[in-house]
This record gives sequence, C-alpha cells and structure tokens, in this order.
Amino acid sequence: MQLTQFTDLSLRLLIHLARLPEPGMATISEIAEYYEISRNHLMKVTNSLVNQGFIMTTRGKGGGIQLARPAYTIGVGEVVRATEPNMNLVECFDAPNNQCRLTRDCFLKATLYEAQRAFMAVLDKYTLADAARFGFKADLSTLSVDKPPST
Amino acid sequence: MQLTQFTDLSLRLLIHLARLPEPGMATISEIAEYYEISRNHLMKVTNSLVNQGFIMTTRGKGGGIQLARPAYTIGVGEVVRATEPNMNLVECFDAPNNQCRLTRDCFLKATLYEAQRAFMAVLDKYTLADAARFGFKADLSTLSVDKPPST
DNA sequence: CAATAAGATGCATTTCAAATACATCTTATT
DNA sequence: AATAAGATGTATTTGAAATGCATCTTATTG
Repeated sequence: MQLTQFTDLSLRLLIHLARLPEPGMATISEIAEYYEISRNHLMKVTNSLVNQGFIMTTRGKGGGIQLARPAYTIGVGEVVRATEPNMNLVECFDAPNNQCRLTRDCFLKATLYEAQRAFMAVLDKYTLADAARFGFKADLSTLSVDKPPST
Repeated sequence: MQLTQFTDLSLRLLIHLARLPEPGMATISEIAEYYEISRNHLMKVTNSLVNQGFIMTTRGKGGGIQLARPAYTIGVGEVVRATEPNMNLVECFDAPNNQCRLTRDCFLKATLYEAQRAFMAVLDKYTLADAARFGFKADLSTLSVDKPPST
C-alpha cells in the first residue's frame, strides 16, 4: 500500500510553492536542488501538474512555476486523484481486465471500495494550505496504523 | 494506490475457505485451478497465512488447508496488515530511510496518516465472515472513488 | 539579434519489488 | 513402497516506475 514517488513529489512540489512568499515563484532547478532529486524527474512532475491545471509556468529568464490557484482551493484529494497512476486497489477494481472468479458476488470488493472512499474522504477535508502549514510536531507514536485497542 | 496481488490472493484464499461447507478443507492445487493461478505462487501465499496463524494445514493424502479460527474472528484489516509487504504510503513514513527535507514540520504526513487510519478502520469493521458473504450485487456506479458532489 | 535562461517533449534505459518458475525436501496416508 | 499433500530455498522473469539523455520551444536581456 503505497503512493508512487511521482505523487509524493507532486505534493511536495505544490507544498513548496504554497510556502513561498508572494508571488510564489520558483524554478524547477531550485526545487530539484532543494530536495536533492533529479531535475528530469521533477520536470515530468511539473508538466503533469501544469496539464492538470494546478500550476502555471513562465518561460525564459526570470521565469519559473507558481500555483495556478490559491492554495486553499486545491484539495489534497484532488491532487492525489489526478496524479496517482493506478487507483485499482485489487484486480477486480479494474473491471475490463478483471479475471477473478469471485467478482460477481463478492462482498470484499464493496468493503475495499468503502475503505478507499474513507481514505479519499480524509484527503478531501484538507487543502494545500493545510498541508503547507509549518510547525507540525506530533508525537510519532500517535501516527501508527495498527488497530487501536478495542476497549 | 494498490495492494499487492499477494494480498489479493491471501484474501481470496481465505474467502474461498470460509465459503466451503464443513469441515472447510481444500487443497492448494484445487484452489489454484479454480482461480487459474500458479500453484507455486499460491503456495507462497499459503505458507504466509500459515505462519500468521490464519490457516492450518494437514499434509498427506486427504489433507489440505483450513481456516485456523472461525471466519467471524478473522478481521479483514488484520489480514491486510499481516500480508501487505509495505504500508509506507510515502517516503517519509519510513522514518529510518526518509530523505525528505520537509518532514519535521510537514502537515501532509499527518494528513496521510489520518487517511490511512480511516482506510484501515473500515477494514477493521469487517471479518472474513462478512467478506465471504454471497449475493453482493451493488450497482457499480455507487462504488466510485471520485469526490462526491459537495452540495 | 545573439546569447542565455527557463520550461516542453519524446524516447531510451535502468531499477527494483513483485511475481513466477524450478527443484528438492518433509510429512502423512494407504 | 507408492503416492498425495504441503514446505522451503533459490533463481529467473516481468513490468511499472524512475531516471537519464537529447532536442525543441519560448521568453528575456544586453
């Protein structure tokens, strides 16, 4: 259960831009250097975000990239949906190619869908403005995915 | 955002067993044939489930595999946690190897954790007995992961 | 209008986890 | 002994994702 690094970088790039002071412009090279990642890879991420309408670019000297909309109008869920290449949790989510013989009467599928919807619903509660907030220092021990004690 | 086929097969195998009439025994070869998947692969799945205590095996003629506990005591979430090899949604979830420069004050991490917890909480509501239920025929159009209209 | 700084695009290559295959080995029944 | 089942370890393949490379377009500046 992982998101691709592509999605991870998309979110980081957007957060980076959201945190910049007005006018919130940076170059791809700058950002690649900051995160110590390949400029080429970040370029791909950038173009995808441009095509999805999340950022806009200015070419030439003095150019760079900026958010295309205010941070508080960009939902985290929206970004993940637009960026993550494959949201098919299991084979049978991909109806045209599904081979599983259980499908037509399998309650598991409904369960997994419900879980995925719950996942996305949380992301839909937050915007880039939230995600870009500084100062998060929660105790990591509270961030476990283990089942909480049922008592 | 996908679970591995390994996890998918683990769940299918358990559901298969849960659906069998008493005493709920089947051979790996039978199941592999039913799902049209490699016996070898299913063998790996089987062994993992044995080691996790979900199923028990009987060797030799007349043997096979069975649930080790009643289906209603086996949580879907429990199976996923035990089976899915990597629950690190993004790089920074893997603290020892994290390289991301945002980590220490990034609200995104908390958001993703919350989403993952919501995901698992749904799976924790259901057991194998639920997942093995027959007769699920929900309209697939209700199963979308798209953001619901906010009105 | 040449030089330079930025992003855009297409294609090729690499990487790595996951999946698959293969070869034995162990245990139980008949 | 023969056979039917699962167990284990190793090797190989596969495919999506990541990475690299080359070239093109657009804009600014002196």
